[in-house]
Amino acid sequence: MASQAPVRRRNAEATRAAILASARACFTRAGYDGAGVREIAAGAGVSAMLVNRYFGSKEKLFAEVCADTMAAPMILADDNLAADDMALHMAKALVDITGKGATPMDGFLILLHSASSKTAAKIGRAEIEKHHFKTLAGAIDGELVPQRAALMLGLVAGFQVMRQMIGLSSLTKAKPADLVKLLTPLIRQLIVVGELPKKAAPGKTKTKGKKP
Amino acid sequence: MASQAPVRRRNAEATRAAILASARACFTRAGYDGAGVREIAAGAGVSAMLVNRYFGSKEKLFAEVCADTMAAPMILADDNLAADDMALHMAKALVDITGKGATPMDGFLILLHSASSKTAAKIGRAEIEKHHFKTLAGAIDGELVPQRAALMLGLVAGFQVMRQMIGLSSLTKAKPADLVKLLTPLIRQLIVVGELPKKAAPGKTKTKGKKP
DNA sequence: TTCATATGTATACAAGTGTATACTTATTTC
DNA sequence: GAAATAAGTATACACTTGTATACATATGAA
Repeated sequence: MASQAPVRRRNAEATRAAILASARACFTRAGYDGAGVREIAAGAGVSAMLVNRYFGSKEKLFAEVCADTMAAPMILADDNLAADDMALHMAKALVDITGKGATPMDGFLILLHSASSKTAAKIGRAEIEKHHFKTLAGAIDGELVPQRAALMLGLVAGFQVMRQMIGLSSLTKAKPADLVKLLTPLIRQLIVVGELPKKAAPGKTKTKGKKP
Repeated sequence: MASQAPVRRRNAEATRAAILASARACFTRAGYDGAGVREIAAGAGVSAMLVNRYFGSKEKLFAEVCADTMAAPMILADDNLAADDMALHMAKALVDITGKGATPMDGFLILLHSASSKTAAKIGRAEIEKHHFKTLAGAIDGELVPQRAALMLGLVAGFQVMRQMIGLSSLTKAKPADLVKLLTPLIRQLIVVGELPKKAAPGKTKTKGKKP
């Protein structure tokens, strides 16, 4: 049955996809500079030159991986939801995704790992401003929307950097619930912005208070 | 006068400092992997091998640069200050330092640019947990102090990533005052933590509200 | 002066990088 | 079946990387 489509050992579409997948994994782990073309090729079970035959160059390959990853459904985009629920939802998703067992396949990590390379940063910026940014900015309203959206991206990025890249133990070993508890009001703050605490009642919010 | 200390063309201390300075600049700009030993040496006006003679290896050089930079007076450490003032102070400093004309000499940037390298990340984590982290954690109190300190570092890191590395236009072109306005309550939130908004009055904090 | 030591350089090497050129082999079309 | 083309590989090149070895020169003490 179905002898018409045997095994087909040479399949352009499949190998292209395999290269893309391998590239994504490699870039996520090591960044643009850190991942070698040969390594990517090996991961896809092909020769190194095939990568360039399919994608032209390493740079173009990275651009495509970037575009693909960024286009994926963003964790954060969840419009028409109460601000508190939205914040909680986002915090949970973020903590979950950056967790230990979780697939480190988040597109953001690629960007962060590659941000030190000039070419990669340029590509990343273009993609981020095209995809994530718009969906995120569309989910909030009020004043300074672009800045708030950018800050939210920064918040996510910084959390990922410290938890997944640097690996600060306070974040890797923390109880997820605690992280969610701390992250939620931060995200909420960026969503609602509304009434910025003008000054807060004085004498009520001091720190240690060991002024000499 | 002072003919006792002529020009002294061979000065170990001076060249050591020059190498360190050049290394710091190079690492800040290109990260651990991106900066080459020859480039660092050229920046200090010496031969490449001298770098290794002074510091043993590139890795050890990076460790020393890291330690030096992290030990510098942290922007954030400013104890016994009202929480609001402290938050405002930190926000201003952060926006200022990551601004355009500002010297991009912040130690944090080195870490961020190098975080994709495994060895560099390890060194960076050690340093960050030794210096910054303690001063920062010492400035706040309450529950979950380590986690809150780490989140604060993440907030700073994320902001730097988006503004200086990726270069999101919403952040590079924004009015500094606006950024300060948005950052301050975020930082404050991590300082005081106090009364986490349990749920906030429902129906009052909705976003667009275009539920079908 | 003379020699030991501190300071610095030149050369070279083995490994790794991205990619261009030339070649092989499978699949399809006539 | 034979020719054309799609799919994939092998080799090589020019370059960069970190660093080991061997050499050169300045400084300071005897």
